[in-house]
Amino acid sequence: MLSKEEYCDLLNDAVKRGETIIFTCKCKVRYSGRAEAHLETGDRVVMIKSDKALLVHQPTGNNPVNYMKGGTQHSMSIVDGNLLLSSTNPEQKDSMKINVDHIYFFNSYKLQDGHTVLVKGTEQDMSNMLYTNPELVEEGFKAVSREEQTKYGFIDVMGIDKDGTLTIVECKRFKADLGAVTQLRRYVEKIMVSKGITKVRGIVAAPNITDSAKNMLEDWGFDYKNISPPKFHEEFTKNQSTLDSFK
Amino acid sequence: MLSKEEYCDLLNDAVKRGETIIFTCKCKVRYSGRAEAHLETGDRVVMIKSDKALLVHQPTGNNPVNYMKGGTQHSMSIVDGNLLLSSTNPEQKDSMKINVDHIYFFNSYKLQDGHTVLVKGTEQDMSNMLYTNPELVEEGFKAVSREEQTKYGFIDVMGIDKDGTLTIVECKRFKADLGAVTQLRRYVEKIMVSKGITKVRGIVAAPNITDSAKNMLEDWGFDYKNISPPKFHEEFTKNQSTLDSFK
DNA sequence: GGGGAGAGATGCCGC
DNA sequence: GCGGCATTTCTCCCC
Repeated sequence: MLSKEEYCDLLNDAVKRGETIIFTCKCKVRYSGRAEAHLETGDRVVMIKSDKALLVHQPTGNNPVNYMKGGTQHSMSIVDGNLLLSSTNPEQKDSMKINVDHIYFFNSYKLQDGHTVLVKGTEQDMSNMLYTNPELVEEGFKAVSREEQTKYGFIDVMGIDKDGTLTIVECKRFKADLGAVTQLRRYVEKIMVSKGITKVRGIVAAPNITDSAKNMLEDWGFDYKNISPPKFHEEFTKNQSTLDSFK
Repeated sequence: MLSKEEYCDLLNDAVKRGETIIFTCKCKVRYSGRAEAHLETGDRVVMIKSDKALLVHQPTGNNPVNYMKGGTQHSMSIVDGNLLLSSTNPEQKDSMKINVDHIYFFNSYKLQDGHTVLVKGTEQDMSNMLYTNPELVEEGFKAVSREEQTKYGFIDVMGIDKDGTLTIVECKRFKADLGAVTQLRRYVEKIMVSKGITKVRGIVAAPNITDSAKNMLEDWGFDYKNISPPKFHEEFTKNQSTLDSFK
């Protein structure tokens, strides 16, 4: 059990050394910046990373309940006899104050990590798949470009259908919603104007679509094609099959 | 320094007791489910919360590099002489495996937190502000409804302008983009059809707007009104003024 | 549970 | 830096 002064030194020194700091505590949190946030007293996990990002986690939930971005300045001090972690980020124009009632445990360690995560099965993987295998979109479809950055937006796949009509494909990796349709509509409208043609087809490619999105698609004469991104639930399905075989 | 067997017992027992578990380690991570993710060996912070959510954090960055949602089953075991944390969530149809090379520190504690965070300055606060003070939108504007859930969408503020024209206001708390304009456009179109009227005004209210969104607004005959949500950077500005007065 | 939309969204990439 | 957009988005709210 350390004294409050010792906790101040521990934390401030660890921050200076660029260590990753973790402590669990009973605390109260206030945030002010892009909004105002108040969190009354309770048990939380507080983490200060080596890039000076600050995370406050409750005992449940995926996301931090409060946070500051990297590049924040942190200082722990004793105010009115209690521990106060004061954090400020001039760039973000925000600040946080954590009143700490009690620290359950405290640890800091210099962590080294040079790797970035590699994710497969993204929307980009999906548009690449359709570009490489245009027959998946529809028979006779020929892909012309993929992931094209135009000034009207970011077109996933563009190509020519079997009748020679310019066709824009908007991919969604899960469920297409109204936003997907308005996105497609924007591209089709802009391409018609910029190329001076009156007929451009639009296709939403996704494993699923909401009813209202389907309705809006039909209102606008667009098509829906049921296509899943690669690798979707692949491992789980494989393992389930394996497990099932033991039943 | 504990043995691998002891770490297995520590973790599995802590999971059973619903404690919040935190350890830092050198590890390799694989995730399979809504996508496939691979992360090569490095130092990370691993957290298992009392709701059985799993977070893997790198020493930098706001977000977890890998995660599983609450309700996941966790089990640490020794495979080929090495620690393996195996996590599966049947509902989400996903799984994660963390190969642990070395544990730097391990801690678990029963955390209690009954509070939820209170945030002020949201888009809803903004639409409430405009509803209560309709003159902020424009002189002579009368608000009729706010936060109205219609079958055509979720309209922030609806009212009548000084000429008696039905007017829809779409609020954005930061910067309005193309999506904000297409949203407004959808509401205006649907209201025109449902009410059988040809003139409905649309206004985007935000502290900022992108150039292309401004262009699209003008193309569609909509208006932009520069309004900030309440509490935006309020505390920081106040403190800056205080600090400035000492210069 | 599905659908729609906000979030203190974050993060990535391209211009 | 801005802009457009995906995200293993997450979360809330309403139907």
